[in-house]
Amino acid sequence: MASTKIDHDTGTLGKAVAVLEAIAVSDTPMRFRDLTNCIDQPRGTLHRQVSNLLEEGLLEINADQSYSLGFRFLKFAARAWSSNGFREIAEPHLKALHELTGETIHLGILKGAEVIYLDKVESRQAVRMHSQVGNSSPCYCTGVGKAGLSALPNAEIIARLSDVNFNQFTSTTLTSPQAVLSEIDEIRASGNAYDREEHEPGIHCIAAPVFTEDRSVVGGLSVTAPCYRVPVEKLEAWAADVRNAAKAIMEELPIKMGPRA
Amino acid sequence: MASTKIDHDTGTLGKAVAVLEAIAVSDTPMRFRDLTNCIDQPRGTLHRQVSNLLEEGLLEINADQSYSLGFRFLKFAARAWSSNGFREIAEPHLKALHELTGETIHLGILKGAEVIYLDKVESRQAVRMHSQVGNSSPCYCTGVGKAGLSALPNAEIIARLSDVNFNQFTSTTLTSPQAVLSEIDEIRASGNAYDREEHEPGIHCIAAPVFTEDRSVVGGLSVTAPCYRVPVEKLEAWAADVRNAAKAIMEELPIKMGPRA
DNA sequence: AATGATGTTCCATTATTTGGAACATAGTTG
DNA sequence: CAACTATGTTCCAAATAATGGAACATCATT
Repeated sequence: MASTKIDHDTGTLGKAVAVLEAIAVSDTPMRFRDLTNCIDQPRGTLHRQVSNLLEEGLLEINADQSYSLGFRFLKFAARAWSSNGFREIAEPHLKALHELTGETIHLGILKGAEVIYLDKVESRQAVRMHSQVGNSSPCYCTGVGKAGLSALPNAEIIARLSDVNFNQFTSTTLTSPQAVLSEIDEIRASGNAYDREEHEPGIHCIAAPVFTEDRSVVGGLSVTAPCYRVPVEKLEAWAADVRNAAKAIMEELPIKMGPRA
Repeated sequence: MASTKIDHDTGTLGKAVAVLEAIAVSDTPMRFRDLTNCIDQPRGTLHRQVSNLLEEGLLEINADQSYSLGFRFLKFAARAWSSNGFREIAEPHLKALHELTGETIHLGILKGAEVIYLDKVESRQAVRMHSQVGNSSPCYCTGVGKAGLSALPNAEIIARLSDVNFNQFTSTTLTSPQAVLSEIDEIRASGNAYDREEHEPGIHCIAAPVFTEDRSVVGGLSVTAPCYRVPVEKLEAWAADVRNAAKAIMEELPIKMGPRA
């Protein structure tokens, strides 16, 4: 329910996107009334904005008068998804790693100090593109994030972490740029980053960095598992496999990752 | 390359979406220059629109100065995809039907007189979510479309077809509401609709309707195949399987399809 | 150094968005 | 059933944001 109230001065567009965001993020069906509560605009105004979004096919109204993201997004989704060269190249390697480990595999890239998840391979999941995909997490408390950072020069890491509000999610969360930096050396030496229950209690992971030669795309992949079922030793046993998967992906990457490489 | 120039009078929003659409649809990387060619707005104006989209995270600019859909878009797209209850319920059944037939399976819903494709299961396709997904076709010349129509009362069918511009894609394309209606009876009787090379020469399909009890969501699924490889007799042999898949999906559908059923 | 192509900024004019209030439509309760 | 309340929809003068043309900047090429 925590809404990020940043004032992009993108005028009309920003407000339209805020509506979409509110509907996308909500776990419960949003009717018009619910929107008026969380959007803070006069009813008349909001109504027209929603109408426009409906007309453009970006929103849809359901039988129960709740809104959901429109079919127009499906089209865009299909395009964005299938034309993301990075994701596409990585996919078979993610699947292979999943076969090997039986655990959840994540692929993510760094945007500033955030990790954006591009793909996920999960066990019992017939459906691809799970909720996590497209979402973001801070880089300082995730395996993929720290792995990605390790591919950047220290100065760049400091720059990216300087404006970050460190949130102590668990007792092991790193809470300062210095703490992150000191781990980065180990990651560079070993080629693997760990998330030791730093984001969610009971969940840990092992990751490895994936990046283009020119560092225009920097990210990583990870094997994530619940601690109760998978001990650290088992994660460590997968270290080389994770690195190899990352290496295999990088060998297929073009130097410059264009939009549809 | 054919762009649909419909003038939704959604003001600013419509123009922004037009830019997104141009970038999403293009098969080649779009730089700023390319946008000015296909958008028909003064450079200054277009530049600001793009800037706003960039700031909102809906667009991204690549190292080679080309644009692609931004991570914010991935988020929305992923939500729209995974929260589409209809698609989600249908997916395993589509896969099963694909296993059985070895041919391409489509899932689509009717919006007015258009079929919007929600999902597709294809053979050699490691990647799901192909280009076709999210696109639309006329209902009068597709199996899914005619199947969907058959679930509606005749009056509704006539209403939906009344404003349609019938386009004779092939020699077998139905080109009038009457022609469609007269086929509808057969479809209702048999439970299957055929596309007999009515949209594309050399391609035919067999479909069955899928719909909610209250007809708030009406669509269908189909097995599509090239004529040279799959004769009509083979399609007919799958008739019961297609109907059964449709039936199985409908049994899982809630009466009212909420946004995240 | 000059040229042309592409990308960016600026600002008076123009057109769109805004917000409040009035209207409409359920749904609820005394 | 009538009065009431919550919700959804429409309207229009006032406020605001988008427009477009031209000037400026940047870059590659000759």
